[in-house]
Amino acid sequence: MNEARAVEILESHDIKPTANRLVIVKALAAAERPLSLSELENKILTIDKSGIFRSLTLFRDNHLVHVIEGGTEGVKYELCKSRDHEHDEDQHPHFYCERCQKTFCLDELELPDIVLPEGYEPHTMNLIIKGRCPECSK
Amino acid sequence: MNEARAVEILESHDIKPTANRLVIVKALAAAERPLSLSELENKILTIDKSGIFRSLTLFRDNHLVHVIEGGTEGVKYELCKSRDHEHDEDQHPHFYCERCQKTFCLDELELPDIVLPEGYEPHTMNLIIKGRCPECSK
DNA sequence: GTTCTTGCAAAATATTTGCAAGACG
DNA sequence: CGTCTTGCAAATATTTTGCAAGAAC
Repeated sequence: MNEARAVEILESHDIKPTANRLVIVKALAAAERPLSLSELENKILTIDKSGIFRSLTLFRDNHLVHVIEGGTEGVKYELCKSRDHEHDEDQHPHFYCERCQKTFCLDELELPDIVLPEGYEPHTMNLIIKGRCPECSK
Repeated sequence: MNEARAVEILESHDIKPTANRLVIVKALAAAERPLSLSELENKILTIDKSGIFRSLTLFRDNHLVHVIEGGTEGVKYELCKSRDHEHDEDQHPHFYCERCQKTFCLDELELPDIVLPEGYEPHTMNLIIKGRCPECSK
């Protein structure tokens, strides 16, 4: 991504194109895959991690980047219901409520059948839908 | 969940049913939704978090619990490609490689259309498939 | 000069390990 | 006794904030 395009992208999201922000946008664009904060830290040695963090937060708030994770709190654990003790068979979608921050099991729903491109070997699938749970959307 | 059932579950997964582990299994069963380590810490005041953590790790290794999250490293950021600056429209599934620990965008794939039960208000969706990427499955 | 941005340090969280004491067989 | 389990403390890692100096306007 060239300078002009980076400036254009930032401005179209109402973000002032400072030098640091341009570097971060270009790094994200160059990666062509999602990067974590620490991956960006390693790629961009000239900017402090707090600066990268603040830029990413700003980008997220202005819908320039989106975030890939499950819920907002870290890992959650759930009892397996399947009889198969070698594989997780009982996987189902989960719903994370952005208000009460609880995760719900959508047991009754099936995971979709995704056909992957050549070469990918799937093992498990996590599908998390975020929004408001029935209690919090009242 | 009663004691006998908890013992049975643990033993069927080749886990010795110690007092602590029984408490943890029962807590997970009672919750009926996935819990994070800190949620379990708050629920189970009698067991140290490191003990809960070690039990959960053991449970996971023996396929008694499964884990809900995205990738293993925390949050990842990706540039939005959509023109809509209010919403994320360009969401697509992601593939997390358990070997090289990179996350890939499956741009070409569509997110499935999930019909939620009454009351849920969806906002965003994250679909993460884990396994081996083309490079690592060679 | 006023506001915005940045770097550094450090606080706040979250995850994981070392180790010695105790339980179990 | 020898192995497994546990609690406590602490090492790591990660995310987030306070603050003062500097840049931008």
